Amino acid sequence: MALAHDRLIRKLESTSDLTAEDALALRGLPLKTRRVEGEEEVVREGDRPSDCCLLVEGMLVRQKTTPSGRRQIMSVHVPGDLPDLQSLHLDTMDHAISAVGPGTVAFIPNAAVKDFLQRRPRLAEAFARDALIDAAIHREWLCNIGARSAYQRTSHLLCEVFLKMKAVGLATERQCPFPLTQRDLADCMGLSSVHVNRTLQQLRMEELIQLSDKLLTIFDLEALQSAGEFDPTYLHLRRAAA
Amino acid sequence: MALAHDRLIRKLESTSDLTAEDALALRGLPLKTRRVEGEEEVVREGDRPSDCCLLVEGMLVRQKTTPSGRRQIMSVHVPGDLPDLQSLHLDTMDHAISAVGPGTVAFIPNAAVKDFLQRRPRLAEAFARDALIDAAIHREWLCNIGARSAYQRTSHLLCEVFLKMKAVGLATERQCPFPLTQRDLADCMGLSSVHVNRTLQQLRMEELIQLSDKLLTIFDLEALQSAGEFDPTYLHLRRAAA
DNA sequence: CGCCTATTTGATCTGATTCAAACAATGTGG
DNA sequence: CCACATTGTTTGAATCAGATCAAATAGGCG
Repeated sequence: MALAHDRLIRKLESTSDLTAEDALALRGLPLKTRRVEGEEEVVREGDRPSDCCLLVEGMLVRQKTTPSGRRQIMSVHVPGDLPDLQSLHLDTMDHAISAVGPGTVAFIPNAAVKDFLQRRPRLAEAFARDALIDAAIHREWLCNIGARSAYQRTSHLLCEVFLKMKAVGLATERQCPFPLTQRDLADCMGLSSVHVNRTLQQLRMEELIQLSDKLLTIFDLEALQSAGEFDPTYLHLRRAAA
Repeated sequence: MALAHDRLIRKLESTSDLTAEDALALRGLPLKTRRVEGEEEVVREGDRPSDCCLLVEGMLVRQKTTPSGRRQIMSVHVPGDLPDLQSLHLDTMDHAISAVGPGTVAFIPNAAVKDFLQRRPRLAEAFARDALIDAAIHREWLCNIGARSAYQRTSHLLCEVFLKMKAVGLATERQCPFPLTQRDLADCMGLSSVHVNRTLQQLRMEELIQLSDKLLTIFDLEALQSAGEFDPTYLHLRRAAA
């Protein structure tokens, strides 16, 4: 599966400095791809996965459902991401990974990854960076949910997803695929979907964005960033993305 | 500084399986301790730290301040924690680390840690686990802020801090030091301090807790846990703590 | 067409914020 | 030892951002 390896390499290049040799080595990773649909749970809370999952096409989210039945989405993933790198070191999943719309995921046996990283310290470094960036994104989300208004949160989230897509080459200058529903957005931001709807209307009215048919268009990225207090530092992208 | 090494060992033992030899090796880590006071910023946002910081006594929080001036606390740290392990792999700090009340921190040169971990794969594993647990805690906080009521959030946070303190041997059966002010708690949970005050009053009235003079007493941990939908799995503690 | 899911709109309600002031505890300097 | 600044907690009242409930509309699709 050339595509899966391409995505992974492109992703790692967006956050780390890979040599041609590194890239070549990555292509040696054994993996099995699988089609996913709709809201499918790719990894379940409580699982003890033996494989590590790589997103190839579509989007994934990591989420938990509280005992009282509320869903919280903790991160949104784009192709090339390894959303459960943690399973390399922590045995039990403390959250689920679900598809958002149709897509493709690839699975790499944990043992293969561990073995691989042991022999390639440069790539081990890249993977470690990736795990830490993951935590940095979580922290920014904490800020977003805990310290910003609905309007700011929404703008911020849209900027993040757009820039992540752009960093892996899946966005044009102004648009990117956007399979998340308003309900999904609400669960990302700790808001109700009704309120998300109204907030999006405002952003549309102000001609900052357009969001329809699973396609996001950002008319004025700079304005959207300042509306959401968005500063891309926390993404730790190698080249300035904004 | 025997104490600093003791704390670190105790902390790592709470989440990983160390051998006597590992512990001995850890005592070889070179470090400089320093007294900290009040709200002192130990590491600043934007810094490029050359040392990695270990909390010895007191508490630390990681926090950001948004452009509009709101503070968000992203984690609370207890003695033995390494709150900026990320600086080993990411050069720029995307958040600050501040003291909460008086305490002691120790600094270990990044280079020394890196070198050390290279020669001790078992401990490298323990450190990696620690970094991933950090992210797991961030995710639980996202749930807490995004999907729970003020009453639940507060109960949950109190449970977490208490169990973390207990895991490193700094709590008795029912009590632990608790230097956070109501304002700090508010900034942890995305609430106003006025509302935190009222919520604490409720928890006191229900005789679940007592909180005064920087000392937290939990009268009924089980009840507090269920009030906060608290499930300690995400802390990934080696032995059941609850 | 009828079914299902997503978006939109309106009306109402409430948890939490904000503002303001009082109160308590602690420390500081004269 | 007292006046007084300082910081944290507590209380009350007014207000608001966002939730909830309910229903309408719109789009895919078998």
